[in-house]
Amino acid sequence: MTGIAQYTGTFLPSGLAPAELIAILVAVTDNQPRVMTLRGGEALPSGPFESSHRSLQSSLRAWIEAQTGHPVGYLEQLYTFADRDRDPRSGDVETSQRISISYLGLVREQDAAGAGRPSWRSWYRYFPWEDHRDCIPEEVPRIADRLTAWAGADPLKAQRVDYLFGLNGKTWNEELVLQRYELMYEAGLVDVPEFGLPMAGDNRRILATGISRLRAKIKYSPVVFELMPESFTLLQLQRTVEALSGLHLHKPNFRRQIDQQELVEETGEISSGTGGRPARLFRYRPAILEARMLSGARLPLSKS
Amino acid sequence: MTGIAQYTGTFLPSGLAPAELIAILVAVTDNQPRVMTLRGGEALPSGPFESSHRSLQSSLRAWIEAQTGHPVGYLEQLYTFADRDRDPRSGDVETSQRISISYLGLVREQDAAGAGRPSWRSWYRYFPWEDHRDCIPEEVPRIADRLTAWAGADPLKAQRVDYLFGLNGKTWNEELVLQRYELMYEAGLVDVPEFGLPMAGDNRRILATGISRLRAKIKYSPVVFELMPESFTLLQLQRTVEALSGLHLHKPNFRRQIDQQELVEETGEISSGTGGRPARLFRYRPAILEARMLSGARLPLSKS
DNA sequence: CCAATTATACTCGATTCGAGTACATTAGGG
DNA sequence: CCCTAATGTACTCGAATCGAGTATAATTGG
Repeated sequence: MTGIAQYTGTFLPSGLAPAELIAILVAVTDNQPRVMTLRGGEALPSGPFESSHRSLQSSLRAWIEAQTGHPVGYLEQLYTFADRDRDPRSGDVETSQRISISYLGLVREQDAAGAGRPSWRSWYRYFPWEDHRDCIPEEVPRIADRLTAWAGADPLKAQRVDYLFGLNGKTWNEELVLQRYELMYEAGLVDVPEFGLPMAGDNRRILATGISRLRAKIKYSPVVFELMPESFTLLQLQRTVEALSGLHLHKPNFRRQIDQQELVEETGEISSGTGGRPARLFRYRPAILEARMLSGARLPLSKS
Repeated sequence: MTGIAQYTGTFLPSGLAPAELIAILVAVTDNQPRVMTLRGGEALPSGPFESSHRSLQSSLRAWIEAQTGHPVGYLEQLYTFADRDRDPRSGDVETSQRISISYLGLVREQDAAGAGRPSWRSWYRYFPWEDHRDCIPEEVPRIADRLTAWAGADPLKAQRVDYLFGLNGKTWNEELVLQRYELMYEAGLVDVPEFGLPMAGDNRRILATGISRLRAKIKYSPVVFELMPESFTLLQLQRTVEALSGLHLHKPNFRRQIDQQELVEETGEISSGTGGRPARLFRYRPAILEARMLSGARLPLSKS
């Protein structure tokens, strides 16, 4: 090692790039994890980066709240892309590199989610193989077959297919949304119509990144409560976590974990039963937020 | 919610920003976690983002390898900053927003780390309160005192101090490097000379981000091996993990966890003992990489 | 009154994990 | 040669966690 890196105090013209923000806005309604989309469900909301704000975070927060009318409870930076060939379908002659900074935002359940709100779509329409709440979706074996054929005699590829899709004794890992999508991309399966809706450019890949991150996050951080109404029953909370993780949870274990972590407290009220015994209502304990945000809030999962 | 966000197909001039890459390059030598610095240890290596490469990742990788002469085993994007007032000390008249994309890179132990390599510095020189391997550093109680005074009668602040610095029965959490630094920043303690070396601009904060991320990562991912030589003893491996986490590890438990995860295999050779019984040499099992990268590789920690 | 549905409490066993103890093997000094 | 220091290696134990199953309580609707 002879050369020592020099700090370049000035910036070359090549250091100038158009910057764009992309938001993955998530809400859960009717036990479905929904994401805000534009252009007929083919694009994630995005816009140019305005330098009038103090930081990226506040810039995006203001923009989202202006557009949706809802406050964003939780906002987290995901990833910054700058690939030249990001949007192969785009008709733009412009081929210069664009910097795209993606964010994950959580907003509370939309009140009165009527039929006239087509912009929020269940993310399982884009990734139908990811919903394992009731059963293993029919897409999984069909994708697995085509992936196995694609892997051929390559043992490493075959092992990767097994691991990512829970084949041959491997267990399904719900966090690997992005890795599964990328494997399918390599095998040329992402544009097969029966394997989920398309999106413009790499928006579907960015969405997969967001789902992966959120599924990982809810296991050690109480971000779920950013998606819940003020008061809720424990089953509602469980259904929300199930919607996000795409897994079925063991009810007694879920309750045990929730109350031994002291994340919630009773409101004293009781839900108007939709059938069956009425449930107690709980609210999130904001006092404990700081501490729990820093430590971990594990969630109990279970198979099928 | 009346307004629906519009996708802006074009980019305003405000969407143009200078882009810069910042690298946190980490190596472990002499049981010290070291970071590559420039300008007398006051800056992290950085440079303008060149659009001649295919992606950010490959752009930065090429740049690092050209500068250091060492291949980068592991490279991960950390965070993208775009705050206007990033470098308050800078004499630049230029106040326009700059986008800084930070990366964490791991390089193998430098061979023959003589005295003539001043650019690699132990990160504990910047964060002396973070090294809990032998004992709790003397800085911790002194910082704690000043933070408690700063918190005053505010119970939330006091609780935060306790939690972050392991006071009043709370246990030290080694991952919260960034949160501790930010708390000290709020309390105006980061520029106290006895509390660590300074860095230009927010470089020290970025370094804290990288340490936090790496300390979290080694718990569930086998990235440590990117810092190890080809063959190593189990104690060497343990010392490296200890250097990074700043914690003392329980030897029997460490070995148990390592071999029951089947991350390593014996080379058959035996180390030339530096004293004491000679140890068997191991190498990382690259075949298992894919699988372990995806699942988790927990590490056993211990207190005091 | 009964069935269906939901809520809530409890038990059991496997696994993990922190912590401690014991023993083995080498180098080096008296 | 023996003793000590330093390192390597193998066990054990108990607490905590966690997946899974079972049982019981309360309510609605026929």
